[in-house]
Amino acid sequence: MSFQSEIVKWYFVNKRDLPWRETTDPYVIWLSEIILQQTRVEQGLPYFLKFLENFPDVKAFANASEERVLKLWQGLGYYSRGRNMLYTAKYVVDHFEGNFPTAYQDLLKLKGIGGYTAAAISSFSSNEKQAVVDGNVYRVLARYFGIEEAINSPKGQKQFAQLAQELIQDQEPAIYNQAIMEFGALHCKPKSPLCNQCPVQPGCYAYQHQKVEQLPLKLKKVKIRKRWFNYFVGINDDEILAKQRQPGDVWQQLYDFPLIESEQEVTIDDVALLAKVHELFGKNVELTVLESKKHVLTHQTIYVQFFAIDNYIVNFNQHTEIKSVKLTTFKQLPHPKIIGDFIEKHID
DNA sequence: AAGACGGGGCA
DNA sequence: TGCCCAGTCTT
Repeated sequence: MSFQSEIVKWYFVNKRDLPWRETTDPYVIWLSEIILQQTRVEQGLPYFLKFLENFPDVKAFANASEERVLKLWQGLGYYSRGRNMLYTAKYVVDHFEGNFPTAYQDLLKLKGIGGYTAAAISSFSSNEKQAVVDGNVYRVLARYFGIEEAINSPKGQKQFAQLAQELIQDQEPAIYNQAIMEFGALHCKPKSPLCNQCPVQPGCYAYQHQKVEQLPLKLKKVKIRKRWFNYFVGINDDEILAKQRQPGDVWQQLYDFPLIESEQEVTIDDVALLAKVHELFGKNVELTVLESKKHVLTHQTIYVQFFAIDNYIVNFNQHTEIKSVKLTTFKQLPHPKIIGDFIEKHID
């Protein structure tokens, strides 16, 4: 039996029941695929259900505010996915009369949809013969076929894409695509793959050559930047100082607090810090340390300190990025995870 | 071609 | 810790 047949056979026995597998609605599939980009099924599932409930169709999505979308997205990360979805929902309403496209070439033009997602939506919704190549597929193919080209080099990506497309030729696209991804996720896992009970073990290059742990090959990891964020929490009556994060940095468009970033860890009596604090909040401001935390992201580690401030004055004309908003309003805004956690813990 | 972009789970 | 996750966009 062929590699593909074995994978499909395995799939029918072992597949999970996942809600987006019950539909061919391209809008619903789009929702699931964007949410699942770089995201585990277990992490994305509750968000998928929440989004579908709030936005049952693409028109409902298109009518949402960016703030509402980002609030629903809060905690999931890679927030540009949410912003791009809103843009694309509007685009589909305006240019496709609200009918979400199913053709690979049409999908590829939409913001937030790349090769993987276009292949996924087109194959799942209309059975178009486009092979998905995600992290799971890279791993399965690299191991089984013994491909030593790096999965993140242009050359490697081309090679994997071509092989994947050859393999899907005589298959049912929707089922085969689901099958190979599911096989990678549950069986041919990154760590501790289940080789001893693998249906394609006899033909597996990596297994036969003891290279399971080495494949797939991935080039260089990026250096992780260290940053120090000093946040100032100012509450006066029922209002709080809020700041919206700007483009060009992490968490853009989300709301946090007035922030002084430093080049290293600072204490409450640091002269340089105090100078900036006085400039922002006036000479009479009083500081109290509330909490310190380490926030680890893929590309940077952020050491976060929260200070409470009292007796402060803010020149809102000079610092236009800072606003004073009602506490109830503030809580409804979208926040980075670490800010959302802080609010839940410290602000009633 | 390389970096940026979140957050969580696992060994 | 380091690596990976149903990747895409920007520089």
